[in-house]
Amino acid sequence: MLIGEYIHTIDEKNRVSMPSKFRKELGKKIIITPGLDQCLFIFTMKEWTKVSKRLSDSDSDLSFLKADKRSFNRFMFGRAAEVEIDSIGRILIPDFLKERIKAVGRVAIVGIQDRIEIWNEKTWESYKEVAEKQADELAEKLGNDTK
Amino acid sequence: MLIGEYIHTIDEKNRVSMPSKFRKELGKKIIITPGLDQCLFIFTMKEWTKVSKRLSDSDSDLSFLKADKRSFNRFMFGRAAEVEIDSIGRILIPDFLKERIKAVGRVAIVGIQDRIEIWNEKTWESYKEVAEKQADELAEKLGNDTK
DNA sequence: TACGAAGTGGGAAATTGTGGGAAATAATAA
DNA sequence: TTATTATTTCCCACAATTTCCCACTTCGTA
Repeated sequence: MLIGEYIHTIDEKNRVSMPSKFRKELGKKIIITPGLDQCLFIFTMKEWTKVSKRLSDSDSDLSFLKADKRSFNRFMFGRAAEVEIDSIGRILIPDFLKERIKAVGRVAIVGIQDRIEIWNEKTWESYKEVAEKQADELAEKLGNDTK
Repeated sequence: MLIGEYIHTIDEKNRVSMPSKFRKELGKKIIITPGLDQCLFIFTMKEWTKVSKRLSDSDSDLSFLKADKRSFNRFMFGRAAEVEIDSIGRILIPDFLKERIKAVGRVAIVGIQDRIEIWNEKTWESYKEVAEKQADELAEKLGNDTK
């Protein structure tokens, strides 16, 4: 399971090294997509298959005939990237995704069960501050939601 | 799988290079057709076979009136072109398709699972802005679905 | 202290995207 | 028809980026 928070560097070549604790579970290739709240999601290939299958509702070969499917798929697939993990555990963040979260210098890499999130460090810090305050209510709410 | 977004140039000879990540999957020939929503669709030959079979299938569950179906098929088939990929990965956009999406200068090349879309860069940007508004709900759904 | 693992940086080589010229083909005019 | 011009195809060249590899540094541990 992917858990924990790490602060790493994104260098001038857009490389970020994955925390060593994550590497085994990640495998050789991962999928990176825009996520919620100014971050990026990283999925293992296995997880991605699950998620995309569930969400894209593999209707038929002609899903492009439906307007809502088109816009959904454009968002889902058009803005994702398949990325290899290099020999020493680093990934390359595509430009269009890097810009999206304004990643410069340091980024937060956060394991959340089956996925990883990448944040601009500052954004992550302020997000945490807010979340911290709401943690109790949030936990309460989540507790209720699971039943 | 064809995923991700790339911004390339369409030159004075109407040439556009396919992102190298797509080349293997595309093979040597592709089909390019007018697409829906101000873009062009590119299919692999394999995918095109599937699509065209489904479109021409008289028993298909498409809820088209006959007249609608005829005109849609004219649109899809009548204006499709088989295009070769040259030795360094470029394709030639036929004039009538180029004009259709008003491609000048820079174009967006977007991988969407089994097809590629080509957009005028500006049009793509504004399309994305709109989609962005729905992004949070979408990501929310994504997050929840990953358990 | 020595060692190995992890994170970071950078140089060299290979690849990719782009532009442009020459050859081949098509179109037009004389 | 031939001569001339335009268009398309093919090939090469360049620059920028990406990829690959090696090395340094830091940190924890034996």
